[in-house]
Amino acid sequence: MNAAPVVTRFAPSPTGELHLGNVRTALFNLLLARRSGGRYVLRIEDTDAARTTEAHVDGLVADLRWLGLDWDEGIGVDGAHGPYRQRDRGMVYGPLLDRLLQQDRAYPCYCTSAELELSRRTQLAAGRPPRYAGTCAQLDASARAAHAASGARAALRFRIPAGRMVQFDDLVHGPQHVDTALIGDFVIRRQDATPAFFFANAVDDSLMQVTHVLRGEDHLANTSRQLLVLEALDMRAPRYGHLPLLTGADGAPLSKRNGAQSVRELRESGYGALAICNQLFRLGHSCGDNSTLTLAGMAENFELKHLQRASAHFDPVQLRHWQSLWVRSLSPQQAQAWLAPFLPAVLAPAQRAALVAALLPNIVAAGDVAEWLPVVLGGELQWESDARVAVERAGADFFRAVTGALTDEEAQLASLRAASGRKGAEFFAPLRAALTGRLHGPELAPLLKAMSPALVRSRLGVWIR
RNA sequence: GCUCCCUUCGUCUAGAGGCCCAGGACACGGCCCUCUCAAGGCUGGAACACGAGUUCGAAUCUCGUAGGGAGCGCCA
Repeated sequence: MNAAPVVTRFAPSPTGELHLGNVRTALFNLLLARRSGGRYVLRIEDTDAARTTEAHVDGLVADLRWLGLDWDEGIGVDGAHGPYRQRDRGMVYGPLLDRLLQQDRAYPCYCTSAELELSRRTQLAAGRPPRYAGTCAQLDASARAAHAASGARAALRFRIPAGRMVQFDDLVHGPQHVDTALIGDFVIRRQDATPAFFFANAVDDSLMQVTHVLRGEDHLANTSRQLLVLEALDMRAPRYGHLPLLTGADGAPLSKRNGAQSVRELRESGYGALAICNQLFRLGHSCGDNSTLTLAGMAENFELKHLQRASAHFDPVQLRHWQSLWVRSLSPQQAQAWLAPFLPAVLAPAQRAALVAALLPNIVAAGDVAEWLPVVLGGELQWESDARVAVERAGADFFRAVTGALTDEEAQLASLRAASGRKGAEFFAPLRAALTGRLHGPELAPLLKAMSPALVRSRLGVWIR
């Protein structure tokens, strides 16, 4: 598009199922790129071998694809900056790590986790920030050799320059500055030789030419570390923007405990991808348009200046609203495809179409069809007491009359009404009650079309005597 | 403990000194429509955390207080 295209990325860690907070981050990065005709990259941060599983990688990719959040470059999509899984990028990290070591911007650390833990606890108890004490910071060559000779494997720590002020302009929060005196030397390569987050994440963004990073606010306080690493390597840093966290209704970070569902769960309970995206688009980002937007529409409306700085509560009720709008926007064909997994497999096409047509106006979540299936298809009715009263009040004569108007063809509401000699609620209420066991529900005419003539006859017939 | 971030209706948000005795959306109530429910239309109640200060004027600027959150990991 222009000389400096926007490149964004989503860099999840495959240690669990994709949840809404992640999806929003992915969505915003995608939209930021799309808005300006830039590129959006998907990188998998799987350096934590213990928690990473291939199932999670597959799930992540499947969820993102289902949501329609397709990437221009990344896992499964060839690009010029791969590989896109960090576990495959060892050859990229090695030389950079060596350089930092040679330039003394990093040093080997032989401290054990027990020692580090003790140090942390001591500092905390003394009311001090728990930072690396610098035990190995000044080891000379012979001391290092001695450690190495004893078989100890070193982690590599980044040496924080003293007395510096790291400054950056956050895309969301504005100018930030951090005194390096407040930062402890941190690990950039673990003892097992795998790269650590602050290093790999920063370096990959730079290498992949990422220009804008939108990520969770939990990274704000640590951004200075990544900036320092890139500076030491003389690499270009992206611009960072920190999105407010998504919380549950209780204000605590979104989790299973406060009702957060994974994308997989949402999908399986019949939520539409676009409904989810529309809801997320308005969480931490404002949009004057209250209609359901496509991803392209969202991209047009996405503005960094419309990003909120305060955390947002995820409200399932609002998701339901977007879901409702989405459902009402479905064509009959789309509605049938959407509902298919929730309907009995053996259903004649015509009956399926009639069923969907009848129920759709009253459905929000796809699972809502479940309660109507026995009603329409001929299962046991769950009688509401009011409905029973309405049926009894109508009397056997009413049902004898309407049953007389039934044919073996599809039941015609108009002829039943004519036969009953009644109109309005006097006619509909007992009919609805006898057919469905309740007084509320989808419009009766399409409902009747969806039910088999035999079922209608038997439901009405029982009330004649 | 230290550092950083945040604070407008119940919720999501508009608002970048006068257009705001604060607008929209969801939710909730009422009315209309209607065989009921849903949808739709109209309508109602509902908020600038608190306290100082700057200013002719503050939701908007400054400081403080309170509350919430995050970070300080060989997790990401």
